[in-house]
Amino acid sequence: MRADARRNRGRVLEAAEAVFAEHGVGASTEEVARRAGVGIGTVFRHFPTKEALLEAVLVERMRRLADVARERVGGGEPGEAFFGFLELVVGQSATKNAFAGALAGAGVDVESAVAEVGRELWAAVEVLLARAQEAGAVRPDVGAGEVIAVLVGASRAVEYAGAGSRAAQVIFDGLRPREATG
Amino acid sequence: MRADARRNRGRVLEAAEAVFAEHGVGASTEEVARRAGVGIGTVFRHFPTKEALLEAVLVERMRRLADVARERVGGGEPGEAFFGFLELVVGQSATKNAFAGALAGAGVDVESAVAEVGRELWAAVEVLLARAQEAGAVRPDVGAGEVIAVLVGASRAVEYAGAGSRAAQVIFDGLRPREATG
DNA sequence: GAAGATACGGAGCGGCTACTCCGGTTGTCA
DNA sequence: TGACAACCGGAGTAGCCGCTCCGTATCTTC
Repeated sequence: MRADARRNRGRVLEAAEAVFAEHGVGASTEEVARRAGVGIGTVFRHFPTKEALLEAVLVERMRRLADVARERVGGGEPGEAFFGFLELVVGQSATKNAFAGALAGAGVDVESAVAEVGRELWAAVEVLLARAQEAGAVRPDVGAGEVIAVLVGASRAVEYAGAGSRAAQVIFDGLRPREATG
Repeated sequence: MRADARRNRGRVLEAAEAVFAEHGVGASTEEVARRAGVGIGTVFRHFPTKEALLEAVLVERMRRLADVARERVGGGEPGEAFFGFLELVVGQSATKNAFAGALAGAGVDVESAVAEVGRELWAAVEVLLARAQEAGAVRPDVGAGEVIAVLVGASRAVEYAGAGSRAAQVIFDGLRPREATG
């Protein structure tokens, strides 16, 4: 792969993330190309279809989230690491997290493309969760799947209510054991 | 307004709700017309633009939710009435509740059209909430705005995780006071 | 620095979709 | 039942968007 090709691929991905977050999934590929400073042909060479581009953006975001989760496993108090991760994901950009929902709403089948990185993210969350549960900071009757679903929901709630809302805090409180408080 | 006109308007609204829930907001107006059993011209006479149709569907759904909330104020134990309403909304059809999100994702400005019915729903939730809080079934430090945001988030979580998921239950637990359990 | 491979740009094509327009039909009222 | 207005149907239009194609430019290798 030539150097300029790799550079352009990155630029397109970055531009696509921004454009789709800003104007929705319906934004045209041409606008992505403009923002990236490349021609349309270049976009379609790297991502043979618009759907492939959307999937790539999603995969990229999930990979970054998985990285963040893994980083947080190492240090600090388990409960703080866990809830800190949740807050970070939601606070970073709720709009971006709603991306997968917009894809599904547009009739894009995402499952297959996201399967691998999805397992990565799942595993990372599972570790964070197990440690937090052992420390008694999270109720013991939830699994990684439920945590991720809660995360998706909290992102949507914040997107709806605005960044200043306490909705995410309330939602995360549902993950805490009954007697404890954060 | 002639009788057939009113009938067709209703059919179109019904068909639109079904089609958009099924195939996403990107579904064509022609398919809505087909499902409603009318011509495209009829659709566009009642709703001068596709955006107007989408808004009308959303308003209709919110009005029904407000009705359900008001019905529940009357009878039963306050906490049960409140959480029953939440579960009913989420259980009824998470996909439909994600509708507003899909609209926003498509770049549709919804606020103005929904303002009035939104206040209706807000007021109804406020009453349900206040009674539940007085009865000690809901933590006292949340308002109607946060409840609605939580509801939106829970709908999204269920849509993501599937109807069988316990995610909504976990999320709703965040609304409960610390010492109590449902 | 020359030659081959690789990548870029963007005009153009086909298809789809929101929306219009008007001849025909149906409901309504005296 | 007749006459008028309201309404319907759906072919047609304009415009947008995903995607292709190929001449040109850029990178790499020897």
